[in-house]
Formats: sequence, C-alpha cells, structure tokens
Amino acid sequence: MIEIPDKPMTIREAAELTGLTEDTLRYYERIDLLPPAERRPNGHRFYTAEQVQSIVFLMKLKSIGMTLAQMQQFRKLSDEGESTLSERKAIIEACYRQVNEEIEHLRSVQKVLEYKLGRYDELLSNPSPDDKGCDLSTYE
Amino acid sequence: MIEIPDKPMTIREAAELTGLTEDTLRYYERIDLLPPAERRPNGHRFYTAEQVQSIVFLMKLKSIGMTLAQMQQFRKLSDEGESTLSERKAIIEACYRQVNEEIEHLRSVQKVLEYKLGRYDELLSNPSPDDKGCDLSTYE
DNA sequence: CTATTACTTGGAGTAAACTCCAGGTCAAGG
DNA sequence: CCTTGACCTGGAGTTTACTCCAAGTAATAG
Repeated sequence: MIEIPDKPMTIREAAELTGLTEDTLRYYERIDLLPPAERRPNGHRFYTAEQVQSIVFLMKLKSIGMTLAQMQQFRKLSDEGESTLSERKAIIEACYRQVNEEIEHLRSVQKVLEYKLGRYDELLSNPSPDDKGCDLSTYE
Repeated sequence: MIEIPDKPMTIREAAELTGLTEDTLRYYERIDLLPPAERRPNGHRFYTAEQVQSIVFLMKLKSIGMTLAQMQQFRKLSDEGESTLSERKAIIEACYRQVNEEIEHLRSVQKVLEYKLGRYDELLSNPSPDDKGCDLSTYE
C-alpha cells in the first residue's frame, strides 16, 4: 500500500503516487476521464488525497481490463450521485465476474504451459533430431 | 476443446477454428508472425491441422498478454530447431510466472471490488445524502 | 458465356491509449 | 534583471493490432 499524504499535491507528486506520468494525468483530464483538477492561483493543478485515491482506484479498474471509455462512464455515474448507486453496483459486480472468468482462463493456459514445459524437459533430456510438434502443438 | 479436422483447410476454415478473421491470418503472415502458408495450385492458402494447432497455441500466448512481437520472437526460435530449446523453455517459464503474478494481482483487485460492493450495500440499505468517498475511495 | 463465390494483393484507414513538443507563464534564487 | 525549474496549452506524432478496400484471378453453376 502506498502512503498518500494528506495535503494538496502537485501534478508531479500525483503522478508518482498513481504510477502515471504528468502527461497522462493531463490527458485523462482532457478526455474527461478525470474531472478538471483544481488550480492554484498561478494556474498549476493540485490534487487532494481523495482525488489521488480516486485515480488509484480507477487505475485498478484499468488494470483488470476496463477501457478508458468504460472508466469514464463509471466516473460520470459517480458524479451523478446516489441515484446511480445500483447501476454502479451492477458494473462492479460485472467486473468481479469477469475477473473470475479471466482467472479461470489464465489457469487453463497455465496448464497448457505446464504441459509444454514437460515436453521441453523430455526433449532436453532425450534429444531428438526433430522437435516438431513440441513448440506449436496444443495441449487439449 | 475444438475439433481440428485432419485435412488441409481453407483460410476460412482456419479462421473459424482459431477465432481469428481471414484478414488477421493474412496480416499475421505479412508481419512474419506466422510462416508463409502453403498454397494450392490456384494460389489460395491452405493450412494443415498442425499449423492450425500452432496458431491456436500462439493465440493462447496472446491471451495471457504476450505481444505480437514477442510471439514472433518465440516462433522464430522454434523455427531454428533444437538448439533454441532451452531458450524457449525459459520464455515459457517466464510466461508461467507472469501469469501467476497476474492471477495474484486480479485477486487483490477482487478484494477491493468486494469491499466496494459492501459499501454499495450499506449505502443502498441506509441511504445517505452524500455518497462521496464510496465510488472512488480505495480499499487498502 | 456470364455470374457468383472464394480467394488473392498492396495499401490505406482506424481505434485506443498514450507521448512528445513548441511556445508561453510564473515564482524563486543569485 | 536574468535564469532556472515547474508547470501550462494545443496540437501533432507514435505504437499496437488490426480492419477495410479496390482491383484482380480462378474455379464453379446456370
């Protein structure tokens, strides 16, 4: 877990905490994925701890395969407040199920990889003049 | 598991079996991800069961996050034969570990989603005039 | 003989998500 | 007063992975 200081942060600090670049933060604001950041008198953006946390959460959604457009949609629903609660809940539930499916998929591919590693070991311990059917064969 | 007929197939059949489009199969050949397909006397491509299986396997690698460039590299090593066996094994081992990490990551995000779903239920059963801090707050 | 269908090619266009840059502003340090 | 550094804007360019298209060929059906 990353410590998020409880004070207004510069875009540089927000970038470091979220793992994004400053350019990406500005880009996200431009495409309306993030709400317009507040500004200091000199025009520079600043970000509160809450805003940084909300970006961190959105990046978690991104990391499980949500597109920027979907995140945008979700964020807009949050902006609309309470009335969209059940809609947002449905979205997160769908995410949850999709992640389950993805985990199952990854495990199934891992089995194929295990089989392949076994084949490699066979071929390495008992070299054959022709290893066709090893690399590119499937498992099931 | 998909049945792959044991006979030369048209590009249309290969596309159906691999879940790719004909355009994508030709594209993969163009960028040298796939070796040049054999041709019938009229110039049409045909694919053997082995070739289709090898494409299916490459698509499994793709589905766990491998890029076309990485798959290309891997395929070229297979073409070089036995001498690259341990190199290919190392690649598949690295894939395996990365998939493990990805599964762990997905599970960690699932925990965040579970927490969020709990928050939604709280707010739905006990409505508050202000749901700030729900949608966009993080978990950890 | 013509139409249809299944392919072929090379090249251009698209979508998503950045990424980079030129030129400008502003506050602080020497 | 000048420079430096951090930020600003709008716009253009990049990468990845397709996706589509126009024009052409080849075998088959009517």
